[in-house]
Amino acid sequence: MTVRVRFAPSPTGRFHIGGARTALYNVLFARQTGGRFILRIEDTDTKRSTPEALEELKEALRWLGLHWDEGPDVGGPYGPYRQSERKAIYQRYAQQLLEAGHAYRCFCSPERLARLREAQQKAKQTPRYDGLCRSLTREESDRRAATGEPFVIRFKAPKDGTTTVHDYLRGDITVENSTLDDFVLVKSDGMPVYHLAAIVDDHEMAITHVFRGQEWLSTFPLHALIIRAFGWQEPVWCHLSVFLNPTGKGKLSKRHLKSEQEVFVLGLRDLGYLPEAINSWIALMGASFGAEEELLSLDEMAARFSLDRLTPSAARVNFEKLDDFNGKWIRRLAVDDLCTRIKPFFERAGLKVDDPTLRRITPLVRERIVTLDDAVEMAGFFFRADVQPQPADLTPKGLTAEQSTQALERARAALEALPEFTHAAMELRLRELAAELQLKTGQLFGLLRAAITGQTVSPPLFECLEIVGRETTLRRLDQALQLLKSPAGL
RNA sequence: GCCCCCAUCGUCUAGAGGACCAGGACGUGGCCCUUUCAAGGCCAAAACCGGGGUUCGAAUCCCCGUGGGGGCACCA
Repeated sequence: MTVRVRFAPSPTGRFHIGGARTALYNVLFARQTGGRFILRIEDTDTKRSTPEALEELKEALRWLGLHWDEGPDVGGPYGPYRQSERKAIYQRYAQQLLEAGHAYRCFCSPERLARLREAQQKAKQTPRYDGLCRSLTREESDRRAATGEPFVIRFKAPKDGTTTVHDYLRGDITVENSTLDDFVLVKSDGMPVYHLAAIVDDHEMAITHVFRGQEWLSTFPLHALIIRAFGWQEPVWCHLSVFLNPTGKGKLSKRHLKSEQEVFVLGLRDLGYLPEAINSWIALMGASFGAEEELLSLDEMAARFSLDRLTPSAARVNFEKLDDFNGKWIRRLAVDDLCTRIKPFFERAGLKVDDPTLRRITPLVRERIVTLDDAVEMAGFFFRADVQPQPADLTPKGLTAEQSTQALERARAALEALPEFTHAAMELRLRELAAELQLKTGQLFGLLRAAITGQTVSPPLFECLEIVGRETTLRRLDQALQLLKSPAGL
């Protein structure tokens, strides 16, 4: 039997890393087993589902390289893959449950239900449907439905005994049936609720393994009961642990983060993170791959993925590790590849990028950036006409303004006179100059760095100068000297 | 409040009764390298939640406690 797995998100908000990890594990398992990965859109909540969310979801999945074999846009033999287009299918199955006595119509108004819930909470009881309509006769139920009275369809959960379900990661889980509720299966607008839709679709789409979040653990027995009521075979269930906030307090939410973009896949992309880094990072929170190396490609992870290496406990997200992974992935990138990835960040910052220069600076920044975005701060000066050094950086500690001026003037002359404007030649000459001026190399070079890059931190100075070119270098030195002469005026 | 799940360094994890005075990674500290910042190399500190069992032997199995998490909608 070929493996068929599915990722079934609800397009109700921005796509976050928790969802990405669930999708990733599905993909890895499918790839490893030669199975199929299905994307199914759970948009039965017409109030909350939005087209924008769906687009973001698909874009994020594609960006991560998590391509689906069946689903929206690509189709497949079990479509449609959007639940909103499958209403008739669910109604047919709901009818089947109704006729078999596994479900019943409930005519209780939302108001009555709200009052009921309130009273139960006040009495410190678990809010649950009290079963009023459960005892309605078939005739009365049919009659009231025929008059057009609105109703929902509820599952008739067993009252006595226990129900045992099996989760691959946790083993058997047994609950007292007395704690079960008569869940709504079909809403009064005829739309199914997750509990019905997901179970029907997993069956209809021949899903063999379900990887889903542990938030479904509490309704897991109900899902198994529905499957059993139909007499279907159960898939293998893996309830994945949740992501917790870095503080460990509660489920991951944007509120506890430096930037709320950090929870969203596309947010991370815009922050300058690589899909490779995100994949290898989220994969490791909730599973292990038994490899010496932690930075694994999708293919490597697929080869090593195992249900037995999934962890059932919740994981706090660790953004420091993401940074580490991202830096390491960046350093693995070929120069050309990195160029194309960095370029948009320069452009987004309003800089005009010329490709030959970009090609030359990329190896320099590659060693020292954590996110792609860092390249702008590190190397933006290459693409600006002029720079604005801080006056304080031109008169560093231990040097008077006169000394700084003298040093820059001598350096300028030396650079102008250099036969070859190469970094090797510059370094040789300027080291001599530092000795002549009785300055530490750090002092002289720091001064030049400030004057020419406008920064105190930059890629190696002489490589920078070589790329900036003699003309611009001399001009910026002149501007720095100007600044030294009249710091107040500027 | 009720139900369910989970529990190894600060964090993610390895560990499936003896191979563990518990291994790796991130982070932290130190050293080296060094024109800045990084990168890189080396080193260090750092954990089996508590209590009972079972067993010759438990991080590993069982029970209780504690802690953490998830859920309790005509949302998914």
